[in-house]
Amino acid sequence: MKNFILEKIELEMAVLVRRVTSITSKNKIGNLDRSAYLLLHQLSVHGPLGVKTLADNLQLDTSTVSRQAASLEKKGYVYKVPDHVDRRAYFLQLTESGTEDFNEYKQARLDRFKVLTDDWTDEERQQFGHLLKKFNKAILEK
Amino acid sequence: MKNFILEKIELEMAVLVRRVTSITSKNKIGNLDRSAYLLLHQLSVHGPLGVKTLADNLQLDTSTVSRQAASLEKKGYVYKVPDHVDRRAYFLQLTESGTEDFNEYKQARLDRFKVLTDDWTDEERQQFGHLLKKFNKAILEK
DNA sequence: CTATATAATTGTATAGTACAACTAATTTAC
DNA sequence: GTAAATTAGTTGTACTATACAATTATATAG
Repeated sequence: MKNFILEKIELEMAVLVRRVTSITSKNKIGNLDRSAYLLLHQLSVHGPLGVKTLADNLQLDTSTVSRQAASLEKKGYVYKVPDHVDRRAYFLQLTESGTEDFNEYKQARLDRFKVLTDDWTDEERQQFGHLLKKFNKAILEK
Repeated sequence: MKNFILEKIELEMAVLVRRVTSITSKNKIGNLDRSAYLLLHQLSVHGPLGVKTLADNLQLDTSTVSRQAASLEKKGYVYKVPDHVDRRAYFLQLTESGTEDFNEYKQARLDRFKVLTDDWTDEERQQFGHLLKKFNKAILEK
């Protein structure tokens, strides 16, 4: 393998994270930011989950998720459903307004990505999605 | 264009940023973190630059770069060279130890990326680098 | 039953960032 | 050639996202 390929990936990855965080720090639709978005995404995909599970899935400390959850609850985006099996725990359940704003935010992001890749071929977009996913999986597993 | 491709990119991008920030927050080689790395990278590629130029290139506020520069100076990684043409300004110049630690950090990152993509084809790695670069360019321009 | 483990919260600390106010120097307009 | 506007950099302040440690309440294992 040629080293310059790795160097390119390495550099562009650093730049990407820098740019994306720069965008998303300004880019608040409604009351949502990127971390809140990811948390709501989990709920929207997997249904109600507890803090522990969310923390595992998102690779975050439970304390971080606990605070995010509290903040989302305060905004009326989720509410806590007691877990009758384990009374220490509860499930975070998306509210209607949570679902709404999540979808709005998601759409805004999609629009943004559409613009960013509007001169790409379908093949390129597909490849990009595929490789990002593959890379993410690698990070998780290695 | 199919929307699900965009959805995939959109989601994986959010996950990527989440995971990469999670890694790099723990991942300190020497005294360097990701933002410091990017700043040093600029200097290493373009030679001595001022705070303003760095801020523009990195899409950061000058105050942020000013602090990063101060912190790097304190660590002995850069020093200030007065700009005799504009006496408000100066250039940040990499020191030897700055160059050394930069290279060490870079190598550690490269090793990490090597592991993460060790089961990829060369074609995939190349494509990934290419698309990341293309995407970064789009963010900057659109 | 007691000891240990676990889910969640809260206290504290840090990094990374932006914006606003400020200083010193430069450039522009008359 | 000076006054006004602009610019480079710094510093004060604030906020978000995060982790780790200590704590509380509950659950599970011996």
